[in-house]
Amino acid sequence: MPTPPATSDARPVDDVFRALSDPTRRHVLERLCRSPASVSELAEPFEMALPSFLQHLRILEESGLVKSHKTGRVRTYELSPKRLKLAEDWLSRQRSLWERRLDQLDAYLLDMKEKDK
Amino acid sequence: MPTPPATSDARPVDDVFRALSDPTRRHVLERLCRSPASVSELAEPFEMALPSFLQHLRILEESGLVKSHKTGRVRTYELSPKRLKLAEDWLSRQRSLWERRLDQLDAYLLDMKEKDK
DNA sequence: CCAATAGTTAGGTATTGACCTAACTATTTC
DNA sequence: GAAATAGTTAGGTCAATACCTAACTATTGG
Repeated sequence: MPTPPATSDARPVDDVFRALSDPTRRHVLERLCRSPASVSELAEPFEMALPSFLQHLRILEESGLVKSHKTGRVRTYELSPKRLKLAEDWLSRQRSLWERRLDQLDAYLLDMKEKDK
Repeated sequence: MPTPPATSDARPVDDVFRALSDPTRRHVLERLCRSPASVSELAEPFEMALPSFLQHLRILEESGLVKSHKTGRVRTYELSPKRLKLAEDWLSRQRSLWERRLDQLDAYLLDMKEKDK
């Protein structure tokens, strides 16, 4: 019986990558690098209707990439660092494995060439 | 007129993050770090029906993260490095910005505390 | 040459994603 | 306290995803 590859806890990683897969959401994150901001400040550059935009904010918050708190009638969003690290770690781990793999390939191809002589 | 934030060429980045947002696809990538592999080798650990699995391979290939070639009746997949770099670059750029931002925040909070005395 | 193997295509279903409009609630501000 | 402001909720559309089964097309090994 083939073990369905022990998906450890893929859910958070899934969520982060999904959150990052949309340009609107990436723009929001880029904006939040400058400073925290309210919903309407964040929404202002986009042509989208507010409720649609809110959905994006919700996805970002559920992914753990940002957090928000409301004071009075204003809700303020800011970056939350822990989760980005998850994605970054996965990626950089992969990258180094990939590079090793590709180096092996290079070596192999070189070896082949060598033997052709 | 609010400029809809110059989405430069977000499409490839979108595609890479979307490709990465599924655990099955990430597992395939992890597997391909070891060596290139055929469709059925890749599919073997998953309980999924083949056609469903093929769909994942298609998405991976469209994202540019892998490439494939067919010899005889066997199609072999292998990693393709350029595109992963896209995602990694975006992430690490963000991370350093986030960290700078969070440092500023720290400084600000410290400053506040200072003034409280 | 025919049976097994490797992958592909066609087509169907159920869920989720990305958007919208309309109508609402909670907080200021005058 | 009435009007403006900031955000929220409800509900609807359309396309894309993630799965499935069934039937098909190479290729290859005996």
